[in-house]
Amino acid sequence: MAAGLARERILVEAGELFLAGGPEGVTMRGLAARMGVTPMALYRHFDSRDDLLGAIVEEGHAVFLRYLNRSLAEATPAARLLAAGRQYLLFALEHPRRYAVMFMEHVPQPPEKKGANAWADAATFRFLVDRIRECAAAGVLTVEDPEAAALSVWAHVHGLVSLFLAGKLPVDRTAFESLYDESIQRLMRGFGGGGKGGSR
Amino acid sequence: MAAGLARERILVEAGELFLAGGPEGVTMRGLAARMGVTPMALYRHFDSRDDLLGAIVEEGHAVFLRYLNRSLAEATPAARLLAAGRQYLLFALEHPRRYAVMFMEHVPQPPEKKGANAWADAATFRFLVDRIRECAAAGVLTVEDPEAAALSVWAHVHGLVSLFLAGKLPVDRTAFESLYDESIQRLMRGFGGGGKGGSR
DNA sequence: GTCTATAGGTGGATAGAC
DNA sequence: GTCTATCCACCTATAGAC
Repeated sequence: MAAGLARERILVEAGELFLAGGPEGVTMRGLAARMGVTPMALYRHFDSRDDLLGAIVEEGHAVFLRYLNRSLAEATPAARLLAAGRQYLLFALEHPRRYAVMFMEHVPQPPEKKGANAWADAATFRFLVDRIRECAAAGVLTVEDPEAAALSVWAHVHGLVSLFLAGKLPVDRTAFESLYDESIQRLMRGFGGGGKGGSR
Repeated sequence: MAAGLARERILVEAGELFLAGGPEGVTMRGLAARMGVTPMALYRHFDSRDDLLGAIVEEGHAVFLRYLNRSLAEATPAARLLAAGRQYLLFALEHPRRYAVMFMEHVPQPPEKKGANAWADAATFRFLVDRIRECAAAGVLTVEDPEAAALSVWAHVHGLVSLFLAGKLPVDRTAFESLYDESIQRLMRGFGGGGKGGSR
């Protein structure tokens, strides 16, 4: 907290390494060389490599939430929910590494963080629940349990995105995008939401 | 191919290491120590560590298909589709490591394998398409494009399973199982399949 | 088919001087 | 806040004898 400046600079450079090579791509040696310092200098700002990696992931959550928040600009509850889905996809496609560490990797729940991080950062899950509640209140969707519904939606969206990011779907990005929209509409139909969808 | 016996033994032991520690858990040194030989001995049977790991994954596909095939014992198309979903879950829960390497990790398509492995082992995807086609033919589901529908179903199921395996869902196994069933039924409703489901 | 010896590489991290 | 000097653990793989 004292010397915030240097720490930020390290985080920026480390973020670029992470972008290019994922967690494995971030090594104290490589990072130090890139910044023109010795590896040990980094330990003044981060206790360990895991500490550094943790900071990068935290940043990821913040970025993600920023994407989701954009959807609030829409006028109606239904439009906001749909927009949230698009923002979700956009984040995943523009930050695949971040997405992978945030949602596709097993992290054995470090007992330090007060358990608040369950539901993969409750804030993002809450966001989705709120969107669905909004739609239910407006009568656009028929939902008895918003949390259960949100989980279905999240899983669906995550399933599509993660399979695509893992290279399991032999389609290109644009093909995937339309496929993503269609699949979501099909799911919405299950909630009584007529898939009259939006423009893209 | 010549000395199949020793190769199998290695594969068994390596499989156990893999089970316990994932891909990272399989090291030539560790494996050799476990088997009471020197690391170099292993190179008689596998060209490299990647070769060994590849063999383990191949085995995984075979095991997975065996699970899916069990669902064919059911009497009706609808029951077979539902059973396939349960077998999918069962495989994932009983072989989480295998599931992870097969579906949750990015493999940069080695151009050697003739491209036949796209769609994450076409065989398993085909299986799902067939189940859905069957249901459509029987009038249980209303599906225009079986492949697109299969993709939706796969993504949904994979999304749930992978989030659970990654520890992102703060529920225990039994809670997850019922949640899994419910979520699938909700999706099926989108296909016109009344979620009158099955027993568990 | 298995061994010894060994080369060569990656990485994280501590101690203590400047 | 950064350095040098190390240490350590871990790993894959080659060469050539038995």
